[in-house]
Parts: sequence; structure tokens; C-alpha cells
Amino acid sequence: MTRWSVGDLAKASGLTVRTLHHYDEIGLVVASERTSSGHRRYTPDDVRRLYQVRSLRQLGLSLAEVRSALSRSDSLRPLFEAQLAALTAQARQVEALRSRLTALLDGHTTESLLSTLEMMSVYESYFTSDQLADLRSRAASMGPEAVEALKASWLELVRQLRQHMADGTPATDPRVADLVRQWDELGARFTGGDAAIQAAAQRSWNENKTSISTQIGWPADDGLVDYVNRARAAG
Amino acid sequence: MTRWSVGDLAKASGLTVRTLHHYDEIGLVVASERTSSGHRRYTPDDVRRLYQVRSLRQLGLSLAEVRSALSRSDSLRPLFEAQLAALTAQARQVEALRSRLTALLDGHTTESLLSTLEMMSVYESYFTSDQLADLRSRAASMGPEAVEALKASWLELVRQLRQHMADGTPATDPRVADLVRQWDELGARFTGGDAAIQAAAQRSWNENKTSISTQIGWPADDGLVDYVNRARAAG
DNA sequence: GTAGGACCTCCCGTCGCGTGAGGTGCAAAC
DNA sequence: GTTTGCACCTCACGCGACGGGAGGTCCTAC
Repeated sequence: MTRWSVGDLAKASGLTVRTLHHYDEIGLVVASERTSSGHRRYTPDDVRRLYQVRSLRQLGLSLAEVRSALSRSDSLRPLFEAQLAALTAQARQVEALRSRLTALLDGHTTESLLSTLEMMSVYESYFTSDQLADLRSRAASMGPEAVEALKASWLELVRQLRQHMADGTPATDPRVADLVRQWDELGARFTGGDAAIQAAAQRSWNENKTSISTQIGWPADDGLVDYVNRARAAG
Repeated sequence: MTRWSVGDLAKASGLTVRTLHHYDEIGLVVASERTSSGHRRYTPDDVRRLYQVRSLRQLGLSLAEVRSALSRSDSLRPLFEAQLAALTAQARQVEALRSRLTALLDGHTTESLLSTLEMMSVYESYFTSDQLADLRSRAASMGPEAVEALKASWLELVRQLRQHMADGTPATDPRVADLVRQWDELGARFTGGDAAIQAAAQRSWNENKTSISTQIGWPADDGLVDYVNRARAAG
């Protein structure tokens, strides 16, 4: 028995018969022989190649990458380094998502989850791509947790300000002035003191009245903009 | 202008027109109105929904998950927790791959990379699924780096033993005995002292002569099994 | 003689869109 | 008046790596 059938090879390798068919179809691991009735017969060389493919796949390479790796085996090291870089990038992305989620789950009640998300989402599309790139690089240097913490603080400030408005606290109230001061500090930390970005943020904020958030009936048109501006003028 | 065209909405949201079409097609975010010529007109409510979808997508949820999240918004928290768990699992997988790759890149010359991988791959399919689960849980408790280090040591021992064989060192040589002793220690650490797994490993090793590794013309049938067994008998 | 298994070859479905191809509607520039 | 150009429309195929099923063949065992 020096030849293998698909089923036996599937069992031995832990892959499925369908996968072996697929590899055969695309010419990645072809059964070199066939029986008279058309059944695949894998030679020792085929099996060897299959295990090479399997091992490379276990490192997360695509079938195309596996194919090229096996065609010119000298290029394994650069390929692996590229794969390592890709995995590192992926790890960072996953970590960013994880910290977003944990920050959300820790800091918010169930009913506020969706609206919080919606707010973040809307405000995140307010900047030009250059400014976004800039913000992102700054965010990267701060680390995802710090960014999430910052966002959470900001949302909390908005909540408190809105609360004061609802309670009828005058814009000249020192408590309001204090919140606005915190707000501006937060903004400075967020923008890293970059004047252009601050201006963009300010512009996005002022344009609120005629932009998305207004159109979709957000509380943004409830006068918070004016309220904050009045407080700033008074301070 | 309280209605939005696809193009404008795409620009504002950072999504593509095609994506908006897709969401419309599958009924996730439908343009509630159409002009007489059939152009989509998004109402404020549609836009709101789009931003909710976008925010949920940014957390890594699938379109199906987003849809169900928006249909019964009470279930957000469990959904997020599930997503967090999935992301955590994914993070672990990515980390495992990364440590495999770094271990490989650190410890091996270019030409040995592929054959090393191939060996690992073949030996990894030698155990029953129960035993594999067992090994995996032990591996999890050891941490991926330790596992890779262990594998690397094992492969290094195999290399040295084969070298001795090639050099004609007798199996009774104390240096060989020492290597075999290290080998057995490594095995004990790998199997965690579990007798059944040790037996399986032993069996897989002894069956080498008639199994895959022989069939594919591996050096395993070069007498290393016998050599090691003779050394053990002598020690 | 027939029941069961293992094998074969199509071929459609997945997920989230990208990327055309081919046509319509509408405004400004010639 | 027409041409150009733009934004929009509806199909419909393509990707990656297979899963899964339909419908048929082949071989063995009872």
C-alpha cells in the first residue's frame, strides 16, 4: 500500500476529502495517479507535498502564498517575515476592538450603548482624511485604552452639560464653566494642541446645526452648541 | 435638503456607494423614498439607522449580527459580550501563530524551515483527538512560547542524534546516552507525565516504520528509531 | 441480487462587498 | 440644439477556501 486513497489521506492528515478535492482542482496538491475507475491515488511525493502545504497553512498563509512558497523555496524567510508583520497588525486591530468593547461594557448602561455608539460613529466622520490619519497616529501613540477613556470622558461631559441645560442651569453658572473648561482641556489633549485640527473640530461642532446630526434629529440641535458657546463667552 | 442622495451619504459616512446599495439590497438600511427617476432618497431616520449600523460594524459584528442587534435592541449587552469573547479567542489564535513564526524565524536557517515545518505537521497528526485536546490544554497552560521552545529543543535533539548516527558514533556512546536522556525528559514534560499519552507518543514513534513518514520517504526510516532504542537499552 | 460504502463529477452557497457593463436623467458648455 | 459629463440606476460576475448536496459509478459483502 504505497499509494493513498483520498479518504485514508484525509483521515491521516485531519483534512476533509473536500479539501483534498479542492487542492487537486486548483493544482496545489494533485494526485499523481488515478485508478482505472478514476479514483485518486496519492503517491508518497504527493503526501509529502500535502504535509508541506498543511504546515504552511497552519501558519496562516493563503493558498496562493503556500503555492508560491513551494515553487521557490528560497523565499520562505521573507514570506514568513511578511506574514509575521501582517499578524502583528492584525493583533493590534483585534486589541483595539477589544478595548473599545470593554470600555463600552464597563462604562455604560444597556440602554445608552447604542446611542453612545451612534454618537461616536457620527463624530468620527467629521474630519478630513489627513486629519483622521493624524488623529489616528496620535491615538496609536496613546494606546487604545487611553483613547477609549478619553472618549468616555467626553461623552460623560456632554451628558452632564445636557443635564444642566435640561435643569435650566444658566450658561453663566460656574459649574457649567468648569465643565466647559474640562471640555476644552480634553479637546486639547485629543487634538494634541494642533491648531488646524482644533479648528476642524470646532468647525464640525459649529456646522452641527446644518449637518448630519441635525438632519437625523439628534439632540445636537437642542441648543447645546449655543449653550457651550455662551458659557465660553461668559468665562 | 432633508433627504440624502447615495453619493452624498456615502461621502458623509465614509462608506462606498456600493456598500449603501448592498445594505439596501439586503434590507439592512433601506432608502425609504425614491425620486420619480428611481434615485434613492434617504430620510433622516434612514441616516440614523445607517450610523447605527456603521458603529456596530466598527465593533467587528457581522451584518447578520447587526441586523438582529437593531431588531431587538435589548440584547446588545450579551451580544457585545459574545463578541468580546470571540475577539479574545481570536487574539489568542493570532498570538499563537505569532509565537510559532517568531520561534521558527529565530531558531532556524532558511533551508531547514520547510522540513522543520513538515516534521511538526506530520507528528501533530499522530494522536487521537482526545489526546490532542489534552495536549492542547496543557499547551495552553504552558503558554505558546514555552511550547515552541519545547518543539525547537526536540527538533534540535533529533538533529544531533541523526548527526551522531551519520558520524558512526556507537549507540552506547555516553554522549548519545545523554541526548536520549534529554529526549526522554523532554517527552515527560511534553506529555505532562501522562502514561497514556506517553504510550501513544511511543506507539506513534514505533509505528513510524509503516506509517506516513516512511511512506513519504522521510529520514525516519533511516534507523533512528532503532538507534535510540539501542541507546536506551544500553543506558 | 441487493445493500452499503467509498469514490467520482458537477454545481450552488457562503460573506461583504469590488468592479465592471450597459443604460437613464439632468445640468451646463459649446 | 447638441454634446459632454456626472450621478444615478440595475444586473451580474468575482473573490477565498472550501461545505454540502445531487446524482452516478464501482466494488465488496452478505
